[in-house]
Amino acid sequence: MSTQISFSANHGTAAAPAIFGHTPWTEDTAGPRPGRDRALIVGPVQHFTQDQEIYGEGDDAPIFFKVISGVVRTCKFLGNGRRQIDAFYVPGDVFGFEPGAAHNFSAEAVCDCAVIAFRRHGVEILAVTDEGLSHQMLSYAMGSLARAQEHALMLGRKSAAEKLAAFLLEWAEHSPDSDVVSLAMARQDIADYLGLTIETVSRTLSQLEREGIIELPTTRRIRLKNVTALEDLGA
Amino acid sequence: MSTQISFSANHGTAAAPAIFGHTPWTEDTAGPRPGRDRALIVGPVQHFTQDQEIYGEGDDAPIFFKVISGVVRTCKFLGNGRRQIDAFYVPGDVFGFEPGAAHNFSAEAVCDCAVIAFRRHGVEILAVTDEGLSHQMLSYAMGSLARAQEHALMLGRKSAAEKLAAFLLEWAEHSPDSDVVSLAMARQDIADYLGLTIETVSRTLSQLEREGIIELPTTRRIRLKNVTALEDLGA
DNA sequence: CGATTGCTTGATACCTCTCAACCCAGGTGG
DNA sequence: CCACCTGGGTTGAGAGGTATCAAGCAATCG
Repeated sequence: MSTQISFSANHGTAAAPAIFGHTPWTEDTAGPRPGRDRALIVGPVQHFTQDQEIYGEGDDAPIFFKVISGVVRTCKFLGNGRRQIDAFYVPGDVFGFEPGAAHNFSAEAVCDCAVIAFRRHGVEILAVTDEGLSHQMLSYAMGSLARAQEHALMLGRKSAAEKLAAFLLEWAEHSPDSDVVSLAMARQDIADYLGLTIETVSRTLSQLEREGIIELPTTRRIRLKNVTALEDLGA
Repeated sequence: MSTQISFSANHGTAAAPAIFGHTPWTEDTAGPRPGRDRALIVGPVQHFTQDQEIYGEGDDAPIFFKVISGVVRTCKFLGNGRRQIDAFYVPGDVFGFEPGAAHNFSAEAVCDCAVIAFRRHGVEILAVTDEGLSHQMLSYAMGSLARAQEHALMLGRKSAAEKLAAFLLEWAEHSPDSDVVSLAMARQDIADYLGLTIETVSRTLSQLEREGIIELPTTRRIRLKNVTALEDLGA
């Protein structure tokens, strides 16, 4: 066996709680998991309704979360009402694990969702002696970094059509049915994630439909009719 | 002493090499440092001339770097010649420490610079038993993440003037003389970092000068005459 | 000097934003 | 059941900001 250490997630060890892995924690058990990670959980599963705030930018609650069900967004606000969504989180994803005492972003429920909270302090303490856990934390941070960098590239150098193509392909991967994307979020969320306005999102989707690349049976369901064309745009 | 663990950089321990810290490693010694980090160094200090490639996107050299002198940029290229600069690195900064076998970005010398290389594998091995080093890696990753997120926010939701104000304030912090910024990079680098064209960068700087907010004695030196106005824009 | 390179400036085109109207589905209440 | 309201989404017209294309300028270098 090689001693090479990779940063890939989900590697785990017998001793390490899979806190950062994309494990299918369920609503009522938040497990079953090996004993230790249960001990790090702050309280019971928490439920949030659509658009409810989970924590605010600047809150210094020393806590982070894992999504059990639903979708969560993290975002920042600038003056005059501008909002930038940093990321969406789906079940199994960890969010709110940040440096410093306070949260850099606020987190809100995109749709009704359930999350479980962990005490950051407890995890950090445990990581000192648990090499697997400390490795999970690093994997998580490096993965988040790569995602944020890709996001920045998109925001800086892509057109509206290219942004939407990339966005649809990203969510197609999360979809069980690979060519029909079910969106959990409203148009405004898409716009604030892609650095566009809601009108431009709408117009661009309509244009892609006119071009035969996608189909919009309902506003929240999008059929990808020509994935190749999307990939040409989104790349 | 509290057992609280912070993610702040530069905390160090006696045993941990300060590889990720912003320590003033010098040109000829790349030290003096405690013994261990010397052992992790791949070779002698390497020199690169302006615009020379240090590594390319996709290269799988299992190596990362620390800047000794000069400035380095990491960037990605899209089709039809578009380029997005992810970050600039100044002396003391670490770059090229990424997940996966291959580099996600290419790295190039902004100006003549000197860097020192570390074997990623060696550092990872050492981090397994060295808690301080493993902590440094996490601090580094979390700090990079926060920077990338801030960058994305700027690219998505700021105007040209706001981007340039934020950019100037960022570099003012690196400047010894706090109100005169000496830029190591050309206009094209600024443009590709801010998601603009070189013409827009030039026009916007001229406009800020006409408004009395800055002064441009030479193209690479910028006097900040009204920091408050810049902060109002850049925030 | 002339050539080169990086930067600035100008004119115009294009993309996205802004503001406004309209549409549509769902919910409510008479 | 239907009129009405509401909220999200779409579409249109016009404005504005940035890109594009092109020319001019200044510093550097042979």
